[in-house]
This record gives sequence, structure tokens and C-alpha cells, in this order.
Amino acid sequence: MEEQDIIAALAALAQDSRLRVFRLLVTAGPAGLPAGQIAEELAIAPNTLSFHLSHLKSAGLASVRREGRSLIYSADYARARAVIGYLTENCCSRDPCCP
Amino acid sequence: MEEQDIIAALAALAQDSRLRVFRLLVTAGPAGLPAGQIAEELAIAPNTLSFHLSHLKSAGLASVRREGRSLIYSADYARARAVIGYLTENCCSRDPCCP
DNA sequence: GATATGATTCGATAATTCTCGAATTATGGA
DNA sequence: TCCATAATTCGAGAATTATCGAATCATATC
Repeated sequence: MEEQDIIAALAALAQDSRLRVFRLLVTAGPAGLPAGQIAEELAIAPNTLSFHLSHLKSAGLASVRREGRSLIYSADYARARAVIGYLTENCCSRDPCCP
Repeated sequence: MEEQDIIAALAALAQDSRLRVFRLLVTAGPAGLPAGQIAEELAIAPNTLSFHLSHLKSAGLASVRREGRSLIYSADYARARAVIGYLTENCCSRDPCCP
């Protein structure tokens, strides 16, 4: 994962609506949730939600599949975990301290 | 840690210069680095760096202490770790899946 | 006190981001 | 085919953010 990917993931999550969407998707697990239900639960206008979902998707934090008329979004939280790994990489490499 | 604190931390890290600063500070560990040295190593103008350091500081991701004329910054990466905890909290609570 | 160094603050500009209304695409059923 | 539902795309406006030059503040030394 490149620096730009990390920044995209952080930026995607650093916004109120998207953070709430991501956390909602995390509670849903692999089953995911249809866009309409997300919009309803979080009281976000459908078009605005689309904007945010596409952000999460292009940051690799969510994926979509279609079921009939519905588009089901689910969280890729392995990627979220990868972010912190990147942040604390090389901890104290200049001045050893950590176990 | 409140949602707004999480967003502040994510936003602070979701920017090229600040992400590089934070990672540099992580390598330095508790010893930290003076602002001037950070500016030099990352080739960021001192005033621009101040702007970014104050962001990291107010997001709780860095702390400062003075040593003579120098201000020494160091990373609070416990807070960075807290962020991911928040992100994956309540994983699959609607549709159990995780161990 | 005067001077130099390390760093921050201020003000302005350029760029990015969020939100909303209107229009559009895609699927399923009558 | 026609209609309804689910969701996205487009375009514009308001707000936020990043960067830079100039000026200022704080500490140490002469």
C-alpha cells in the first residue's frame, strides 16, 4: 500500500458522514447494506450518500454488489487495519524504545 | 474518545506533509525532533511546517516540549492506535461473523 | 542592552471539498 | 411497453484547507 493510498483511506474516513457510513457498514459485516437503507438510517440525502460511498469505494474501504435493484455496500476493514500498521511502522527506529 | 476527536485525528493524518511528519516523529520515538530538523529533513518551509505541527498537536497526535531555543515534537501514537479501534468497533454486531 | 537563531503568527490567494436540486441510468413488475 | 423504484451523475455555490511572504515572539549569547 502506497502513501497515496493511505492518504486516500484517511481522507475518506476523516469526514463525519463517511465515518458514520463506514462504521455502520462495519456493524453489518460481509452481508452489507443497500444504499437506500444507509441513507435512511443515517438521514443522508441519496445523492449526497452516493458521493460519499464512491469516496469510500475508491479508497478501497467499501465494495459493492448488486442484488436486484439494490446496490449492497460492505466494509473492507482489512484495509482500515492496514492504515494503522503504516502509521506506526518503523516505530523508534532512530531511538530504540519499543519492545 | 469522541467521534469529533477521531475525525480530527484522521483529518490531521490525511495530508501528505502531515503524514510524513507524523511518520518521521514515530521513527524518532519519545526523544522527538526539533521543528527545524523536521523542516529540513522533509523540505517543508518553517512557517508551513508550524501550521501542520499545530494541526497534529491539536488532534492529540503530537506533543511539544521546549529545549533551549528549540521546540521538540514527538508523536503520541497511542492515539493513532485508538483510531483504528474505533473504526472496527462493533464489527458485525448485526450479522455475526468474526471470532 | 543588542544581536542572532529557532520557531510561530498573520493575511492573502489558490485549490479542494461538501452539499443540494435537477436530470439520468438501471432494474423489476404490471 | 410503460411505470415505479433504487441509485447515480451533473452542475453550481458555500465553506474549508494548504501554501507563501512578511512580520513577530522567545530564548540564548555577546
